[in-house]
Amino acid sequence: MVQMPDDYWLSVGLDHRSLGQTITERLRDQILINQLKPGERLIADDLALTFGVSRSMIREALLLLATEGFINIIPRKGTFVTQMSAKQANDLFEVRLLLEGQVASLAAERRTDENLRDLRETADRGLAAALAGNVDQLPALNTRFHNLLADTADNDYLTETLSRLSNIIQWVYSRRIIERSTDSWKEHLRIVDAIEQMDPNAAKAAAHDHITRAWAAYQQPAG
Amino acid sequence: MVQMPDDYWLSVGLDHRSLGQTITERLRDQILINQLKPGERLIADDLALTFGVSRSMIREALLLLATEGFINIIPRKGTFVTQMSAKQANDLFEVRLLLEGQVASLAAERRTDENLRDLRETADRGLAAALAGNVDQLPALNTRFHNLLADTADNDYLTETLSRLSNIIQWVYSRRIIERSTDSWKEHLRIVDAIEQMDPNAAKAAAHDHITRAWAAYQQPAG
DNA sequence: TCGTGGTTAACGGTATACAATAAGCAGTCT
DNA sequence: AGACTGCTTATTGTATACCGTTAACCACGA
Repeated sequence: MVQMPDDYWLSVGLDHRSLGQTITERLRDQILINQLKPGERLIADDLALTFGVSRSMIREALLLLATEGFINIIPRKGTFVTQMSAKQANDLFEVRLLLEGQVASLAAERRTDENLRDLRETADRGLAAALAGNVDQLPALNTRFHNLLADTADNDYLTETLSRLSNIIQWVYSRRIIERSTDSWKEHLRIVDAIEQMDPNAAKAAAHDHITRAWAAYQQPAG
Repeated sequence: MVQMPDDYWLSVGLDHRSLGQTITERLRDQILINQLKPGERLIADDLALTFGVSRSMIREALLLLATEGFINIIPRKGTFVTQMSAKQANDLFEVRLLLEGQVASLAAERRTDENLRDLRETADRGLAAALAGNVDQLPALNTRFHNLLADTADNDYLTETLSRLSNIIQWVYSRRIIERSTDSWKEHLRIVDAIEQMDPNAAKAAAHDHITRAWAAYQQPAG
């Protein structure tokens, strides 16, 4: 426990990438694309083998994914991919509504002209891609849009909290995102409109509308 | 990757306690009571020695505490106790306002008579303890009150999200909690009143009022 | 059908080793 | 003195081997 000068650690860290981080992402991707299915048991030794890393790194990744809610670690029993109940999905929806509404509201209060320009540009490109059927570009644009929104709202904890949840949200909602992409991007643009006017309540309402529609689509029987 | 029967893991897990979990708590406590100070560097080997466990468990605990925001792990440089800036404290306040407001609001909508009884009893005991100067009982009562609120709100993700933040919140606000404990518990009781009436807006307003006052006290120059 | 007990696979945790690297230090040059 | 250079050391990141414990599986007998 060495005491360092106060601003010691503020010096910019070099961009090292931790292996555990990488494994976490790869594992999460496998869950997102449904290669690892809900309820499936994960065996650390096997994963270590298939990823070609040591069990320590797998344990690290599993720990992190558990904090994100993707898996359940039941001590002495095993590790399992989370199966979300209907109630949990609904809980998640409520929280998303709350957080994204607040992000939109704060963004409307605090946006700069540059924020606005970036947001509109991204939303425009999203809508164009949706209309052109370039579905492979949509996830990246969507992520970018939400990151821009978070930047604009300018609240570290809110951003952190939402981004922690957003992976899970993506997981739950993914199966119906594509088919309503055009509508979805039009809704994004309405959020941008409200942000342009710097009208927090309108921005929040637009965000709520967007999420509620996504939720309604999710709840429809799969087709 | 063995496939188990669908409801395999639903069978109730025995209550094993993981060591990593325990270490996490002990370490977090040390941060909470300011034994490990903001900016201080944490050295894995030393911690392993002082806690009498292996470095693996320390790494596990550090990882978890990093996701909770108590420490910063800078790869290849070291691990440091978080120093919160004024802006970050303010961000945290905004998020707390949002989440606790929603919890209070949902609790008002969904409470049962039993919920209400437990809440009121706990708040009454909190106020009594505050008036009697039994400050050592207050933290436990406070935790209990907020857990009851979360149960009443009945949203797993909201609860999870808030509880993840609540440790940090406690850390930031702790230095001024005691001196306003009587006022604080009176404010709790106003939340309970609104929940009794099943009035979500009043509950949210009462929660906002409570948090805003705590925030104002926090911001006063330390005395 | 129901225990009952042994076997085994996996987990929880420890100890240890080693390469990579950031930080500190000493000396060197200017 | 100050700036550069290279060596040394402490600490981290990662791998590996090992062992006690336990949950799940299996076989057997009542």
